[in-house]
Amino acid sequence: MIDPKLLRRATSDVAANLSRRGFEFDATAYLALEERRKTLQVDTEKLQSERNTTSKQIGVETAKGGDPAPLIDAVTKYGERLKNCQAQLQAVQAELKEIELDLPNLLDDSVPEGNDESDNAEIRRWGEPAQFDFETHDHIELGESLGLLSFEAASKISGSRFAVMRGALARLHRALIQFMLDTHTSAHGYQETYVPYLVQDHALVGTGQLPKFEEDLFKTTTQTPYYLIPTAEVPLTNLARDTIFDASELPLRFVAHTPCFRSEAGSHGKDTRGMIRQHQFEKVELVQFVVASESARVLEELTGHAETILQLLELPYRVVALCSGDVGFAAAMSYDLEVWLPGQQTYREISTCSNCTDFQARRMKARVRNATTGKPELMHTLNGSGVAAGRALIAVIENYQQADGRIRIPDALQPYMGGIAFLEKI
RNA sequence: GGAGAGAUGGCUGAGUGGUCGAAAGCGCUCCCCUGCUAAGGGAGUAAGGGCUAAUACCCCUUCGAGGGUUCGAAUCCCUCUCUCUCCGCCA
Repeated sequence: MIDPKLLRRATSDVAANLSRRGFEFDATAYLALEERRKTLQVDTEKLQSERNTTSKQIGVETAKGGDPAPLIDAVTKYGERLKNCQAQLQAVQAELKEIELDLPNLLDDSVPEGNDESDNAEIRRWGEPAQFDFETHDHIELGESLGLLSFEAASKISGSRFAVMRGALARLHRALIQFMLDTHTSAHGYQETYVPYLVQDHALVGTGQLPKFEEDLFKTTTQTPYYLIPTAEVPLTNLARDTIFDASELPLRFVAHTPCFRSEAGSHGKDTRGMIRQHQFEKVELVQFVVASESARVLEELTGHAETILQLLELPYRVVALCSGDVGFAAAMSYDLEVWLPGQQTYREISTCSNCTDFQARRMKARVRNATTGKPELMHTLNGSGVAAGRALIAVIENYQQADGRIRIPDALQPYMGGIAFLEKI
């Protein structure tokens, strides 16, 4: 959520910022509503104040043994007016809240202008795409021909956008996750965390998936509905909900491996083949809670933590700054890590690292006590995939393929593979 | 699933209709005293919101959440949630 005070005071600036995303904010309508809110709130609070003082007088009068009847009459009279005012105020406030919850975060000034993916700005590259002296294949051909990967098997059970992995490939997938968790906990100072995969709506409102993006989520039909998490960012970031941290406790770093569930509504026809876009995938997620002044620096740091994984796996990648039209709802700025996929001869997203500034913190009341003033302030939250396990697996398969169709195990993963050096046909 | 107990400020814990946002203690901050330390004395110490140039006054809201009764609710009534104890079941 954007600071409502800022929204009132600098409405046109906010509208200008949001328009960079292609988001149209009706400032006039908002301000009209806001004007009504102000009048109603001032009136309501004035009436409440009068009621309170008169009620107190009634108490005093009664205690003295006097006759409180005239005072009771007086207070009863504006009881009706108060009720009326309160009801109107509540309605207007609800309307404002609804608007505010639908507004994306303000973009950082450094975010490059652009409409979509194609306008993202490349920041740096690491590694050289390998030159193969044989005809390369994509992960689907490689995995299926080894008998280790089957979309057909999955479709019998669950339909499209699911995969079944077997044997050493399933193990390699698990190895990737173990390796990532181990790296982030031991080298980067994150605390390993186990979190619920089913969450209630308020958690998703906190991180920004709701109310706007409900169609992207899977929801249970139980009496209290649960949503399947689309990313561990949701449970991890909500750890800060309704909390005031001591300044000395920050920064806090959490890492979790979870499955992620996405309905992929609206992406029909996109990446329909293979494991790139599934309803269910595994991801290792990084989340940090920091004081406001630190978040810009920490975004660089966190991005570096995700990069380390790709470097240790020796997978070529590039870092791009998302353009104004491509930055996610809750983020002020984001970097994407794009890994080289020989099968597609292109770089594909494998991680997004975002600085959400105080946007999520405001929604979930996540605060830090300022060490010098002693006052609670909103913290800044950051998150990034470190990295998506399914896509990392694709990258390993395609980048480590051999002329004979086998897959070499990256050095970094060998300790997790029980002495196997290659994925072979079964 | 059954039976019971509870939910109050950073913590412990009083408070069953009228200046209660809330006693007391602990903790914390500041000051005083004591040549250090210990002990002692005093003051302060919730969050959110509104108004505002203001992080100054003032005002509103909040005692698990949501409704209700009342001129007035931490206190009475209803619903829900969560926690704890015992029993049952169970990976």
